[in-house]
Amino acid sequence: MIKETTKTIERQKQLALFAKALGHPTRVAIMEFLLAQESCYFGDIHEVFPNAKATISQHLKELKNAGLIHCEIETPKVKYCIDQEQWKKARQLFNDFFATEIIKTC
Amino acid sequence: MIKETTKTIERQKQLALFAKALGHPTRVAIMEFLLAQESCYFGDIHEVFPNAKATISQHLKELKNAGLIHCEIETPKVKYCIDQEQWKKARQLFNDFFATEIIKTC
DNA sequence: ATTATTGTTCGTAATTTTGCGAACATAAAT
DNA sequence: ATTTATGTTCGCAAAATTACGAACAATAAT
Repeated sequence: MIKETTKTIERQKQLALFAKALGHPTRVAIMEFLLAQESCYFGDIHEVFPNAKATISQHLKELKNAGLIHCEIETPKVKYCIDQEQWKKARQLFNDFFATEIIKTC
Repeated sequence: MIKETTKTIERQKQLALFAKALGHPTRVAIMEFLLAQESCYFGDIHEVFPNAKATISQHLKELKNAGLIHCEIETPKVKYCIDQEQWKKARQLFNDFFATEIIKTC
């Protein structure tokens, strides 16, 4: 059993965590909606999707838990935003991951 | 409710499918192991991880179902490989996804 | 005080994921 | 025919995910 460095394992864990958060079509769509900056408010996000409020709220919570977004309360509304730092971190991880060129064809 | 094109929805679904497959640290590690080309055989993959054979086999199956890898039987061994075409497709999707620069800070 | 607006949280149900040991499948070697 | 080597599949249990309606929270408006 090869010994992998803690650093490698942590990186893989972080990558997997981001990936898992993006592992649902609705969450991908929410991210793209936020990136498009049409609006950041919950209500505006919600009305784009056919799901119940509770469902969208839960998806947002998971994206938030993964660190990809954060929110700000502007009572009675809630403004959701991409977390810039984590977004860049995610991009870096995925870029590095996919940077590998496959040389040998099995 | 904004009407998204079928194309957009299919792309988001595909991205989510790839992301979901990468949404587990072990599967990320398996992919990186295969990319490193140290070996492609099940046994060599298995011995890198602390998990049971059944567990590794299942993770491989999921990566295969997502299209990221495929395998070839060389009885009694099984050779696993990155699927080049799908790998490129995944890279393209993630690159495009993360290509977006965030302009406005919420 | 009551009502209206905006979202979250709770409780529930159905499904999926994760992990493993045991049993099985396949082909080669004896 | 048995045994050996290599993995897959089955069956199970625990945990997590997904989705939703209903109830709740917080503040603003009447």
